[in-house]
Amino acid sequence: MAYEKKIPVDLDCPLRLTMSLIESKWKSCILDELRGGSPMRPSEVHRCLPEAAPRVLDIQLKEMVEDGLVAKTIYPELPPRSEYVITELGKSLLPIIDAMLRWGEEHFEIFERKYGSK
Amino acid sequence: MAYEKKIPVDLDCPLRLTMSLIESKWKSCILDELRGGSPMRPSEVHRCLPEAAPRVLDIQLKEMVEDGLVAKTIYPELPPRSEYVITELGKSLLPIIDAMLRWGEEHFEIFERKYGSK
DNA sequence: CATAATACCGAAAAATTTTTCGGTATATGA
DNA sequence: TCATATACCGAAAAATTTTTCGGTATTATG
Repeated sequence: MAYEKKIPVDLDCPLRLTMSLIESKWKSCILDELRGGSPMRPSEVHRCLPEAAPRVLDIQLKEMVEDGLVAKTIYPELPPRSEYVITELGKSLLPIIDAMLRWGEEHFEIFERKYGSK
Repeated sequence: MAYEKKIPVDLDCPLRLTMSLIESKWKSCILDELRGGSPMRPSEVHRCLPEAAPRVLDIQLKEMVEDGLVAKTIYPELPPRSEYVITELGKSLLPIIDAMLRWGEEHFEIFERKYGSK
């Protein structure tokens, strides 16, 4: 059998449920990349998030498909081609992603000063 | 020297900055507990989140103090007493916590059906 | 006097996530 | 032919987080 997510979504409390869907390192960024609604090929996602190891993006995209946040289409072509699109469920998370993005922008300097290297 | 956070806050992108402040397992729940604004003693926090190992709550509270989301007061008494209060910066994250809480409530059934045991 | 409660910390174990590496297969372009 | 690009996967290593365990010290309670 294929790759298996170790810890499934957290059903103990609504807050942790939401967190568990997006808390891994790159999922929120992936949602942000897919926000526009146009499909992206995996290689595009990799290029947009070059700091992430490609393997993690694969795994996280797969989990997001399983969770229903993203839909995947595989085209039976060679060389292989596939595409990911954000689903309605995924889109419903975008206000949260937006709020986090804005919060980060608004409070960046505080943490720059505090933790910034230079 | 005391406990040191391994990975500090993520300054690479605003979205990851925000995430890095709240993504560890219990931080969002701690913020939710402190939302009211009244101070809580560590033992109270432990009692409110009994699923979390007390040690993690200590560590995460400490990090949240360092990050400025929570303020700590130590009373030089015996037996020891200390209190945590949410700061203005911490409060500014509450709309995000709220949004996640609401999203979790609204979409709970989907994931119950999908991943629920019974 | 023994026990529990208070707050906290270090060290180590366990669990989980992330990264790296190598491999599958086919097509295109130099 | 050789390198590159495509998409994907498994296994193992590395990094990180979470948990468990034991210990400090003092007061109050039975």
